[in-house]
Amino acid sequence: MNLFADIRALVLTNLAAMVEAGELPADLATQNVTVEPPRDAAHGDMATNAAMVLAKPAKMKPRDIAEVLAKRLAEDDRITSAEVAGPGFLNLRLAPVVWQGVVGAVLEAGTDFGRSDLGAGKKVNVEYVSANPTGPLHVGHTRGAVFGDALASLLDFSGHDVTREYYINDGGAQVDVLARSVYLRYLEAHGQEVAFEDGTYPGDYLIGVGEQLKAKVGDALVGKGEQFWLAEVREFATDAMMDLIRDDLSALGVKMDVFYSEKSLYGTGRIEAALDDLRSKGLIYEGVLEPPKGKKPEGWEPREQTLFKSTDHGDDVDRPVMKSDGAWTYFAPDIAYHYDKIQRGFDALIDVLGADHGGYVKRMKAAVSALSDGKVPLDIKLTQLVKLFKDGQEFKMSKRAGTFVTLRDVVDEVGPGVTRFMMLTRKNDAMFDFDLDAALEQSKENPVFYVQYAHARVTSVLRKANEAGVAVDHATLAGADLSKLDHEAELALAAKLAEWPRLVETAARTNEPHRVAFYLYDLAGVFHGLWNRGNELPELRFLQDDTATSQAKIALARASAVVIAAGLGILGVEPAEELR
RNA sequence: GGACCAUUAGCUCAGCUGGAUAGAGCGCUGCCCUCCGAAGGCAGAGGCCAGAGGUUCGAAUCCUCUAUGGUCCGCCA
Repeated sequence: MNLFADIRALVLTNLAAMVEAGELPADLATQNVTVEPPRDAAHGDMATNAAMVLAKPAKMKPRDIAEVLAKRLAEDDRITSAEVAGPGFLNLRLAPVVWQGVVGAVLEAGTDFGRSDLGAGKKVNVEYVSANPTGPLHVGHTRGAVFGDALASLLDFSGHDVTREYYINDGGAQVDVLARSVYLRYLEAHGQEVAFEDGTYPGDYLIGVGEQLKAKVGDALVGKGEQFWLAEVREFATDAMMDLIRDDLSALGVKMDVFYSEKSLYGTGRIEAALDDLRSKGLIYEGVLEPPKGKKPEGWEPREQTLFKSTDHGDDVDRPVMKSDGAWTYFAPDIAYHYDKIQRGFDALIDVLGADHGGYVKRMKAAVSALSDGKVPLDIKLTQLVKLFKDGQEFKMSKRAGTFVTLRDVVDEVGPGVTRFMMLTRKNDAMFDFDLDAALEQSKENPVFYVQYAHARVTSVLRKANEAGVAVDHATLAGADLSKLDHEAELALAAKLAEWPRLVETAARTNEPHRVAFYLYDLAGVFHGLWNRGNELPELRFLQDDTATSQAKIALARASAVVIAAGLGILGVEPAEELR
């Protein structure tokens, strides 16, 4: 149920009736007609721009159209008043029974309230995290993980068939570096003195891996040349790193459907197949790139390479897929990987990447556009940097990794729920200063607490009602006489709940899960507002002398908790039953 | 030199893809807690939506240019 969609349908029906009655010309385009909550509540419950949108094509004055439409709409039981305002807005006030009905609908649907079929079962692949398997996840990955996971849940909630996927970059030079680093730790485990030079990973997290390797192979690899051990150690080390990463993800509550290995693209003809596809479209050629202007890279010299003609699909320059020495660039397996996603039948692809991959967006979109003949849209969401603050200072050091703050550091500080919620209190493409102390504070300043507190208050009301002998089981509340909810403050809370389905659709359409977090904060604010007014107006308290009245009010509270739980569910946060 | 992102109240940020008098939290000012639902509440001040053009009934939102900040730009992934 989506109240705004219902009322919009009502508006469209009446517009059609006006055409029928000769009050409007036929064949008017109505797709721009909207029904939305007005910014200023004084304007009413809902507003439609229908008259203004149609005025020009109908060659009529907006206010004239609005007058007629108002008269017709007012005949519907759900509408108590329809007033023309401003340049031609039509402000609608809805009957209390409509808002009361929202409460009933929430209780009936439970946390499925707001689920929509917007996605129509479309298969969407959301790729996120995809950190190199060379160490533990750090803060930047954490933001990507939270964002991607919440986005996936949001799309699922809005009717998409979602696959959560992690691309393991286990095919490039960085895993050789990893293997060499682990080998050094392995020698160390055998009591040798080793030096970590530039180009190796010195982090402590590899010590254990070196010891495990020793436990597995003994001294079989000691003193051998790289050609004897590189492949074996590489596999051992990347497996160990992926275990580490999986543990990190699960500490955050992220669960992937698919882990896709880059390595599996090599030697299997899949890269070649993807490039053949592009070649057959005339998009692969041998050529020489111009040097970047302004700044001349040192030692730049013109070189012939195999290039993808990405400029045909909106990129600024063509991109190399093969280096001059005949090896693939990193771009080639990425093309093959996305080719594979397309062949797996996804209707839409989403990549969640760190902002440092910004330069990569156009070429990847170009590749997907070319490979799918423009049929599969690829949306790339970039997550900006996160700066952590603790005790008023930037929080930089990690006990584990030595050089960067890990996901574990953050989760250990504030817990997975707070981490997830806080990471979504900012748009993905805005930088984020994350204050760890503020995230644990119990005040209105802290959005996580504020939302959780609202949920906990409802739990507390239910408990108190039980103690007072008022039945508040699900069936009783669902059958409560909601017409007793007649105060403006109560109806306002119900109206806020009515926005939830609409918000889900907007957030899903824009791939912006942060909107859910902001909505929850808003909703909690309205709930707390009602609660607080109970201080001065005893009739607004949830527990009343009259059982039926209590049950109606508690139904409203319960409905609020249900929507909060649904929203937190999308964000991957457990709702709190009580706060201590 | 170019690409992408950002720029909204003193500070940190939203702004529902073009709607009415631009919102929230913090901070600031004033009022309110013997007790009954104050881990607070109510009210107020505070804005050239970075700047300049354009598009139209209507722009913080779309287009162009400029400024500032960030990220990136073959032989790393």
